[in-house]
Amino acid sequence: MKNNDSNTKQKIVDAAYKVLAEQGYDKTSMKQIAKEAGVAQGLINYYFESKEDLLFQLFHEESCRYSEELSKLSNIPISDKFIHQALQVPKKLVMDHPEWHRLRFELFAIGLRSNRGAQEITRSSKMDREQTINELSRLEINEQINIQGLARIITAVMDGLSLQMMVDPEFEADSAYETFAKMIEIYLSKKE
Amino acid sequence: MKNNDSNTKQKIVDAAYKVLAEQGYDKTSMKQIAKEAGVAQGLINYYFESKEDLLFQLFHEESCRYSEELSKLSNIPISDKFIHQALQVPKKLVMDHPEWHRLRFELFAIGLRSNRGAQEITRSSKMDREQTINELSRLEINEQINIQGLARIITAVMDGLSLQMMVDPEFEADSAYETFAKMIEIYLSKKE
DNA sequence: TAATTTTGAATGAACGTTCAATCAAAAAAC
DNA sequence: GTTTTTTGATTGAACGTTCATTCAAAATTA
Repeated sequence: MKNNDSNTKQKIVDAAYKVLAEQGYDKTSMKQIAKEAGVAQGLINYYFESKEDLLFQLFHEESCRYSEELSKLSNIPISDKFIHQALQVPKKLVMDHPEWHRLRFELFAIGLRSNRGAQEITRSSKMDREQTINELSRLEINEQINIQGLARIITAVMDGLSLQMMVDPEFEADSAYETFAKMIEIYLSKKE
Repeated sequence: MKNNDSNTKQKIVDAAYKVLAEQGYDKTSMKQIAKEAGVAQGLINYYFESKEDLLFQLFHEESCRYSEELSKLSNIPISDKFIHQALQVPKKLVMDHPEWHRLRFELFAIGLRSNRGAQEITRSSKMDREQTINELSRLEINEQINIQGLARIITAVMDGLSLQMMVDPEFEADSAYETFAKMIEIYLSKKE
């Protein structure tokens, strides 16, 4: 039989990522993706049910890779600089891969209108939040602190700040991240 | 130059808002908008250069309206419940008008690929942030506090949380907002 | 009448998807 | 070992549809 563990499917996903990141979902045609992948147009529909299906599989894969990056947080030792250092990781991810975040927001927009999309997004968000909770529980935290709530806020800040960074090229990310680090530190150290 | 303050243009914008909020940008056709507005298809291109142009004008108008809603914050008296009460306003806006936020995120995705879009978004974000700074400066704040940075974080949280709310219907917004209110309070009351 | 607004059919490009045909390689038959 | 059959990956043209935009003409307004 022909080489069926060829990386054809992966080639298509990679090409799709490249083109989609550049142009966005609706300005990207299957034809373009096929060309980028060096493959016949029809082949994409052999491996993927539809254009949307391709997008969601792509997102799934990329969000897992993203989560793996986040898991490097576990290597940071606990110290009084921990929060500060930990926030550098997602910040660096946005700085280094703005195209991934742009694509992520695009999927949000699309996903909000489709069950499959919403599912994929919810899964990915939950993964990120659990990662955050994991890291937080390495710290000694006052029982009164709502860890779930705090994790939600941290996730929200990461999303919201990356939005601002993408939109405004002059955005001073450092000062914002610094402020937030201080907010978390003070919040966690509060004794009552 | 005749009766150019007829409400025809507004009718189109309103219809566009309704259809776009329901279906999203690329699944919405000019034909649908025209039908919803009760107007011939070609008339839209008489008033608007293009579909994108219509979207951006719509966004401009809606974001101004949104900002006006936010300005109601000024009516809240300063008290020890202020932060808590103030956060209720944007929270209520998301709860009451999820479709506006969905459209907002869609415009983010589109705007990130277009100059005009990025401009419109930056303008709107700046307006929101200035509103926040305005409210914050009504409080007596330690000079060491970075108000600009704090405003960025608040904006980010509002965006990030509304994203989570839209994606996950079971999201417990109250507890997240409550946690954040406490974080701000503690941060502001910190004496050093 | 002249200018402006409105109509909706026409246009042509672009799209996602389908599918019969091709082909190389694996399996089976001899 | 050689031939035949089967498999499924791959091709690219073709299909039917949809779309934003255009435009000549009609209606309205001044």
